[in-house]
Amino acid sequence: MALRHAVLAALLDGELSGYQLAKAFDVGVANFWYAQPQQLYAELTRLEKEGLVAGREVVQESRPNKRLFHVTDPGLAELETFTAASAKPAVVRDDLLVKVQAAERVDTDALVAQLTERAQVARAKIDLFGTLLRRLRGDRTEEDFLRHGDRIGPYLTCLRGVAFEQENHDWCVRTVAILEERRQAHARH
Amino acid sequence: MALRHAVLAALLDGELSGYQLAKAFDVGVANFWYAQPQQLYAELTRLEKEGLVAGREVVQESRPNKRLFHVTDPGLAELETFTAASAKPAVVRDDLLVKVQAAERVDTDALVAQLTERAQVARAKIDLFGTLLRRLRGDRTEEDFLRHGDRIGPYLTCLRGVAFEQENHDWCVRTVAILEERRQAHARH
DNA sequence: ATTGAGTAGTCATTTTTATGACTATCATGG
DNA sequence: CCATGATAGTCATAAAAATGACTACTCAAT
Repeated sequence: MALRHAVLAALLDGELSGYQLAKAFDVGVANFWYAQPQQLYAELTRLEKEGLVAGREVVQESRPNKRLFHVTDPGLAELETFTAASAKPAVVRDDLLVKVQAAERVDTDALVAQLTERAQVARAKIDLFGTLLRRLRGDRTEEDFLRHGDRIGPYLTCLRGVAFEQENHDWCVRTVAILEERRQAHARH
Repeated sequence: MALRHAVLAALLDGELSGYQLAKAFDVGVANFWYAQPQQLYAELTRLEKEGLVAGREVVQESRPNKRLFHVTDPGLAELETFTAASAKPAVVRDDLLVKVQAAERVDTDALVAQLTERAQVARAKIDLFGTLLRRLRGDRTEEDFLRHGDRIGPYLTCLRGVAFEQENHDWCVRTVAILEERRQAHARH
């Protein structure tokens, strides 16, 4: 039951509708939590029922009405309790790594293709997070922002996102190089 | 349904009992997949029923008998199919990052404590993986092993584990430093 | 005039994962 | 002699997450 805390944390930076929240989970939040829109809508409903978030209807011209949610005081208290509890180690689950574990017992072409694709995705994410970081810190330097800015949480998680994707990218590229080299060495026999 | 593939990939390096598999999922495999022993036993049962793995009873003196499992040809084919299918992006889910996202709206002490603990865990894992890597490559250099070794899959995933934990560690340490500095700056007012 | 994309959201069901509670045996330390 | 921890598992159930199939409205392009 930690999706709820991810939602609460995401809502700290301003009111969001379920739809906007889903967008957020597609970009920045995806750094540390992944969820489908349906899950988010369901979770928002539960959170509202428990009084941890509150929503207000916003009537819109020219597009469907929406409900904007914000975290309530009990919601903040819940986040506080959650933070105080010890974090269970992060679960890592990556199909691609499973495939690499089986490297050379399975088709190398498919593996190389997927590693290449993953490297590209990582690169795209690095760019995306870079843009996000610039937007978050405005015209300040990173150092200045981290010292005196007021909402550094999202910036910090985004920094980790960049580092993670950079590492991911480099590893994919290196792994492809190794597999290709071995393939060529093998072909010479 | 990818736990099954993680199990198959883990069994490529030799016969394992459910118990040994659980141990493997606690160390090396934990790099890219996490599962409870109970899940593994259940999955092995299913895999055996479908003929993707086969087990043989090993009668032991002085301790309970065990069943050693190995991947069958249909199992290898299944892994092949799995590898050919495009990998869905890895799901990331980390409680600690959720907490950092909420940084400064929640108790900083608790956050710093958990980041510090996480950094220590990361350091321990780096050491563990280092040992594992040395064991895998034997007396060869890394370069030599990656070029000519025969089972490089586990080595490659382990390399990523090291890089990941290193990045994790560094980020935790930096984040702690930033939070501490801000706290001191705040205290001076 | 219709199709496709974007906004905004709901419902029901299945699949996967996680948890708690168990059964055994053997070896070791105190 | 008893407790603890390692080995080697099983069963049932609860919780979480993923999936598929929907409803509506608007705008822009074909």
